[in-house]
Amino acid sequence: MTRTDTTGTRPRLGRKRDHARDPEILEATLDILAETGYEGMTIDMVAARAKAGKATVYRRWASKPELILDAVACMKSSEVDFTSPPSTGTLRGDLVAMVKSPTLREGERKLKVMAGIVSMIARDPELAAAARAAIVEPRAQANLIIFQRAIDRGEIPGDADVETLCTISPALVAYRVLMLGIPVDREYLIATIDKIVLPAAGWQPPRL
Amino acid sequence: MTRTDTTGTRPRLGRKRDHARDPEILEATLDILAETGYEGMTIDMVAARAKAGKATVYRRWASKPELILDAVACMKSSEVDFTSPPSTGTLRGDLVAMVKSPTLREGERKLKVMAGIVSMIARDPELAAAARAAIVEPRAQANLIIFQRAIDRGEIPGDADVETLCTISPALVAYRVLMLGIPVDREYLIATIDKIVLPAAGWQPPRL
DNA sequence: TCTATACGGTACTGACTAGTTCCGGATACC
DNA sequence: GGTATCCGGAACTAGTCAGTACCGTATAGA
Repeated sequence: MTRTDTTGTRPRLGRKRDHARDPEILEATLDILAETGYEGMTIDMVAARAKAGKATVYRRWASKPELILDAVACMKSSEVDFTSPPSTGTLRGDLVAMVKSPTLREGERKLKVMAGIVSMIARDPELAAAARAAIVEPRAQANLIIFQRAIDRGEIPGDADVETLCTISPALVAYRVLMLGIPVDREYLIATIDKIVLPAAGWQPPRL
Repeated sequence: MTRTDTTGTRPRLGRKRDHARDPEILEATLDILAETGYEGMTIDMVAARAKAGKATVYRRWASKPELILDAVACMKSSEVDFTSPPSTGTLRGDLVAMVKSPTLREGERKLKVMAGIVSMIARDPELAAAARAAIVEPRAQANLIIFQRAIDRGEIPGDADVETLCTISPALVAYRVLMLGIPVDREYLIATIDKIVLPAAGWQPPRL
């Protein structure tokens, strides 16, 4: 990524860089980012949170923007895997199965990070791309697969606007958390699925 | 508001303060806020944009946070009036009538201001309240009235989740602009009304 | 063992900014 | 006309922070 590249140079002498510190520093960066936002975050805060020296941070990333870019990009590979969303046999079952506690927690953190960098997104295309790839796209992709399966099963019309359907849930969650300041819980998400997403998709329970 | 209060003191001598400058400074503040965000904004930028001296700004507002709070709060009274939304006789007609160019432009600016202060909202309850009162609530109220009329007319079921229905459009717009970086146009909004909002509301055209 | 580099930590530099003060000129009340 | 306050503008103060340099210590290869 943007991380300072040392590979390819001559085999260096002296103590080896402890790459186990990399993810710790990146995680600390995301924590501080979520708490204080882009401008509010200082490298000293990150170093202190990661119990590292400031020089240790600058040995790996050349500047604050590069550290943040890398931290945001690394959110992409998270503990929750969105590439193979649950398959329960029904659209409603799949959507409800997406509402799990770890997914919720991770989503909330990603949203807070997003809130911290939103104002930069309009001015830094590279950061914008990283944020979308890490935060927005995984969920959208998972929803896309779920809706495509529903179309293949004949649960919803083939001409449904899947693109927009995929964004309803993430958009409502983001709006609720960032604009209204209300945390989302399982109950709200399931109510959203039943009252908004499924009706908008033109869904009928497969068996009466 | 938080503006430095000079009323109630003795009738002061000397040149009067030119209160025509107040809205100009507040507008400049909102412009800079939308362009650079909360932390990126400096009082010098605001003064330069308003063609005012920095002292002129500090004579009216005691600090940067108070200036921003006041500027955000003053967005509430905008040129577009949401208190009496259009009444066309049908739910779809009312919703479509809300999609007007001035409304769109104002909404986009408000969203950019919101993007500039989102990261502060979690840490400054007063600013959060002002932002919600100025940006979120007017639109929500207008939608609420429109949906209530639709219920009264029998266009949509009386037990519809109006609260959530009201937030669909604003949430999708915010998501599209802030997260995806795609500007909204009339076409997208009307497609959203027809494909998402009305189906979710359980709406049927009043006459076949 | 020697050397080069890593580590956590501290101190420093240069740039920037919130907020204050003062200037010369304008304006409104006495 | 005198005086107190306004105006735009510029200079100044104090504090913060990105980025650099250096400390003593730790560790890996020669």
